[in-house]
Amino acid sequence: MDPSLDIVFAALADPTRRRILSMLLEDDMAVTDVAEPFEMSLAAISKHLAILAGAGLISQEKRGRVKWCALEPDALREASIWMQGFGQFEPVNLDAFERFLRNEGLTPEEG
Amino acid sequence: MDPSLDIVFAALADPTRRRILSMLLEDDMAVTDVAEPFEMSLAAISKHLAILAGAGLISQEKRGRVKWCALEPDALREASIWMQGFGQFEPVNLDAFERFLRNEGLTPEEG
DNA sequence: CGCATATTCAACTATCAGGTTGAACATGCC
DNA sequence: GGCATGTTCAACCTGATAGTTGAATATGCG
Repeated sequence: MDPSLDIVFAALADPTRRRILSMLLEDDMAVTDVAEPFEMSLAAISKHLAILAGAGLISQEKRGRVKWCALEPDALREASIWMQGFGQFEPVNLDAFERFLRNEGLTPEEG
Repeated sequence: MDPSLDIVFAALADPTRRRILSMLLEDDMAVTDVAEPFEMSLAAISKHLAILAGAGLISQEKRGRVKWCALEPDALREASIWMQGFGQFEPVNLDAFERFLRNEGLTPEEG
């Protein structure tokens, strides 16, 4: 078994980390800003970010004092392909998804 | 029947369990037969199967002495769709996205 | 320089996950 | 009934995970 799938799925198994990914889906963020909405220490968030980076799910780039975190969605591809291998379900219902985007007021153009 | 993504991803994070799922993709199997190719105890495999069942990824039905295990791809489908939300779309509120998936997952046939 | 900000390190604790073994339970067969 | 088969239970060990706190390391700025 591909050990990288272990790491990616384990990274995705934590709700804090999935919430961080959802935040980064909207925009790149500094570590301190990622931590702000969570009720846990900055060090804990720093560890979560390291785990996400270790799984390749985010990248981290230090500019000055600030470490910027950015989503790396390609890392999900291998895991997604593994799941598609089960092939017994249909792909995303894109019509429903676009309706969802419109209802949420979160179309891609709005950033 | 709506196990959280935490549980599904955690179940997928273990290589033994992913290998079991691959085996079940071929055919339904009894617990003893699932355990046969692994170099670990039957009790350990039994625990792995319980975790997979708890995640909704397999079903288990006892017929006589034998407990048959069958793949249940719907839980995989939900997680797969969650992941596709990263690669193919730009900014999305994933908290809302998860609510969307929950509704979609319950009514997959509706356009 | 001296101080504030941004992030990580180190040490520690508590809980969880994955494995073992031997006993127990449930069922099928002669 | 008695025994073999199929599966789980219970207790236990070990290592990993997620969190804490306080100190340490960089960097930016007046």
